[in-house]
Amino acid sequence: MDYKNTLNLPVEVIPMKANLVEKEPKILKQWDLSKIYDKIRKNRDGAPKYVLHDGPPYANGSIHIGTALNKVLKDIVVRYKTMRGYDSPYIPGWDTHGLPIEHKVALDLGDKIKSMQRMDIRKMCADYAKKYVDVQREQFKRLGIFGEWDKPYLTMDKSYESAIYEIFADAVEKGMVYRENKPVMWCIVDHTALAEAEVEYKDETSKSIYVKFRFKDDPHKFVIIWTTTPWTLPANRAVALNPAVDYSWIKIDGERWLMAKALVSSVMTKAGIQNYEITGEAKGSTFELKKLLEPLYGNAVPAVMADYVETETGTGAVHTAPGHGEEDYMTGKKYGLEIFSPVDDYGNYVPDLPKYGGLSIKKAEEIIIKDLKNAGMLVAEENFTHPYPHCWRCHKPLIFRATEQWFISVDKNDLRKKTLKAIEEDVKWIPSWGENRIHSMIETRPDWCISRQRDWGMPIPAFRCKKCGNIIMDDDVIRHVAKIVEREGSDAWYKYEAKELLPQGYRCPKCGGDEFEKLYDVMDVWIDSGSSFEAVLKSRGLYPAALYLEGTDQHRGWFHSSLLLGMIRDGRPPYDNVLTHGFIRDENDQKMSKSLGNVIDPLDIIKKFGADVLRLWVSSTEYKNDVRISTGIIEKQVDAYRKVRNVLRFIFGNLADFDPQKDKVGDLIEIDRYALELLNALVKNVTQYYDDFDFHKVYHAVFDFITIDMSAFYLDVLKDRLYADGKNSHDRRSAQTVLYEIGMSLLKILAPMIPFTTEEIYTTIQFKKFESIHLENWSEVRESDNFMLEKWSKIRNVRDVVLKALEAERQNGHIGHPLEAEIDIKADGELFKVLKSVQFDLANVMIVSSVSIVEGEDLDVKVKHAHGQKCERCWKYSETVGQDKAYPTLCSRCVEVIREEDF
RNA sequence: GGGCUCAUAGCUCAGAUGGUUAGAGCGCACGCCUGAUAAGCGUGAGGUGGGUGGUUCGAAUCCACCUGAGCCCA
Repeated sequence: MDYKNTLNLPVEVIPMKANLVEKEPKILKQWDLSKIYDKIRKNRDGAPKYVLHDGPPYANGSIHIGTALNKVLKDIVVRYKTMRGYDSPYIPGWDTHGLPIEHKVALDLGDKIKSMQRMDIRKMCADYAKKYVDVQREQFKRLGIFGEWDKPYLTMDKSYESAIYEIFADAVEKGMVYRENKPVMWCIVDHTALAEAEVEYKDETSKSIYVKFRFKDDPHKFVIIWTTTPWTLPANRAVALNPAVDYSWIKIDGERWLMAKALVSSVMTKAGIQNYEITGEAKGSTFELKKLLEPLYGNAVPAVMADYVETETGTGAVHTAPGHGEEDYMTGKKYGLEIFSPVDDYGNYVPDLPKYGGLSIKKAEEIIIKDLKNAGMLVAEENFTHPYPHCWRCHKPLIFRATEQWFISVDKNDLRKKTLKAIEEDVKWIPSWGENRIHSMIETRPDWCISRQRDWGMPIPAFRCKKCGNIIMDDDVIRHVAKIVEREGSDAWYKYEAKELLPQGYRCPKCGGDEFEKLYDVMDVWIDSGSSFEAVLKSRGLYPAALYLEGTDQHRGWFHSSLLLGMIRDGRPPYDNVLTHGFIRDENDQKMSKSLGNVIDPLDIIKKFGADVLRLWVSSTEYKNDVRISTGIIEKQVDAYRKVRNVLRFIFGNLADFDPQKDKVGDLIEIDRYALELLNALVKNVTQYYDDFDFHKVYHAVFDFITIDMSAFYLDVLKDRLYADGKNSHDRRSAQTVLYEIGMSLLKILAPMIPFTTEEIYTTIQFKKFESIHLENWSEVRESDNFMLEKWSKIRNVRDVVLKALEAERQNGHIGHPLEAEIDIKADGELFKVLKSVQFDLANVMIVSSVSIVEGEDLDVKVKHAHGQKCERCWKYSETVGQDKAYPTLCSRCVEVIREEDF
């Protein structure tokens, strides 16, 4: 007779094969139809808030694996906090202005762009941004990210743009915005400024020259300087020496020359001088502020100190033109030098420049070198090849040229000092070294250059008086413009005349003039995104944010700009906690790049394995450092996913007939109580891990629980009771009572990580409380019963010994299935007592047919083939098999179940 | 070149305050089961803890240097 159909075998509640690729979109559709996100929000209405403020990704191209990592981490946080009872809204946003979009549009347009109106270019940029907002939105939703996808924030929204102006007006009112010359990269062919992203570096051969600068107080002493841009000599304002480098005095004829000790012989060779004598030595620092005479005009310029001066090439003394180089500019600022840049948009010297006025810089260069030679000031001349910036559009070399730029002062009103204090005292940085990192950045950063000579961005709302040339940067005017922008968007700046943008009857405060023109710089996009606390959080009552969560590059980026603007606007950071994640590398720790061919596309993973697998990978990584990904690593997660799915499938498959309301029992079997203790400990640990954002610890704790405690131990032990005991028997219901708790808790713990699979399973549960796992509340944690945990830990140690003994017999061919065995355990006093106390269940715990325990000295396990006969129904060996005449092939337990038809 | 960071078995990760033969899971090998079955169970083999030097009775854990990798700058 076949007793299989008298057993309570697990029911297939979900299929073993996940098929996430097809299932996830269906779940998404269901969430959409049932408006699940709205329900979650409503559910937490009035609860304490936990605000994770989304940093806007750039609306350009598809998402990549880094964006996916970031969004999944955010989603895990928000889902967890929600389950913990917080009102935790997620408002995704996009950064929509800026160069990369404008760049792309420009590339598409080609030469046509030159004949286009600003408004039209901006329209194309906006369309481009919108397109990718839509693309990315769908991709993020596919990842399972819950949020207000229907009303995200865009930095080009009118309301957002007006918030930017509100903050900016504040900065202006507080006197923190100023205008000054600063060198930018400039293309003299396209006569436009370029940003770093528009620059391509390639080798360029320049003339490099060695020139004498006389010491003002001694006509016989000279510094020998070196430069690779002779044409910038008319703008010379200093000579830079390295304060730490040793310089040598060289005697040549009647003169004394100064140059870096390490470079003397190379310079002398280039100058073709054999007869010289080293007469002295001095540190660079001793020359600070010594006056020198530059050789073209005879102006006195100071010797200044700069760490970047090196002794690999040149002379260790560098011609410094603050209007024509980034480093020179920094040095110039430090020493209060004039930022002089006498070159026009087309690369010609301005007409009133003595000697070289009106000449192109190229032509002037030849003449300058000739002049130096004639004056006996040229020591040497050579060609010098080095990587040099070129225009991305016309591929011609760029020049550095100072133009008027807008800045926010970092030191005005003690902004820097206050910000550093806030970094130390008001924000928790996770990991803690983040504090150090942003601290040193704020400590050393120069003033914030906020203007860009572009079209796609927030116009800097500045006017020029046509009568006196006065530049108007006035907070009341900006607030007036902000109102217009709130209504019509920043296009208004391009659409209206200056007069229409200014308050009625506005007059130049300097000359009283009433004719103005607009200026056309736009703002650095970091102002845009940095203003999000104002534009997004305050308007929705979500300010300040509990958490900002971005990649570690944002210490220089969004964390940084938000912080400075927050300090200016409110005197406090817009966030309480800043959590950072690392970057993604391949399995060899190399960064991802097209050229290495190691790029992993999150969309490919989703297409092949499903979003939950990708999310499981995210959960498994120690993301506070850099993380690794490869096809192999993802495939490991597929295995892990299968294990998790199977265990849940088994648990719920055994609960198909269980109604917690009716079938729950109170007096649980001891091992069941122990299993509850294990669960309680798990929930306790996992809660702490989630609170600490240690998701990988959650992952490992859950995975270990599932594999070690459940699959290999508890569930295996339970099979006999679940399958063979009476369906409604106390013992079986005891097991189910516990399985129900475990199953529900596991679903909750895993829901933030694998929202699709947990939902799939949850919705199959007959007696669920809510329509979705994502409406559930976090499991309660009790005080641990450590005595119980320790006691069973001892029992499981014995079990390990038993398993080894069984394996030995299996190898010998004496047994196959462990139920073919019976065992004798010898244990010492304390352990003996422990085993004795669970003797009734010990054979089940060991999964053998019977166990005998004797007291003795050392722990010892003997394995014998089981006595009695194999019960045809439960496969255990028992002496009771054959005792019942009606059911001669069954053991007594099974006879009883069959008699009572409790199956 | 500067600031910050990382480096433990094939993979993902544990390893307070330095202290017995460095742990787990996965993967792998071998075996069992065939009533979780493209599942389940068991046993086992895997680590000169990136390298070198130092502090210490004792270091994966502290210090210095080096190598490799990453982010941000210059």
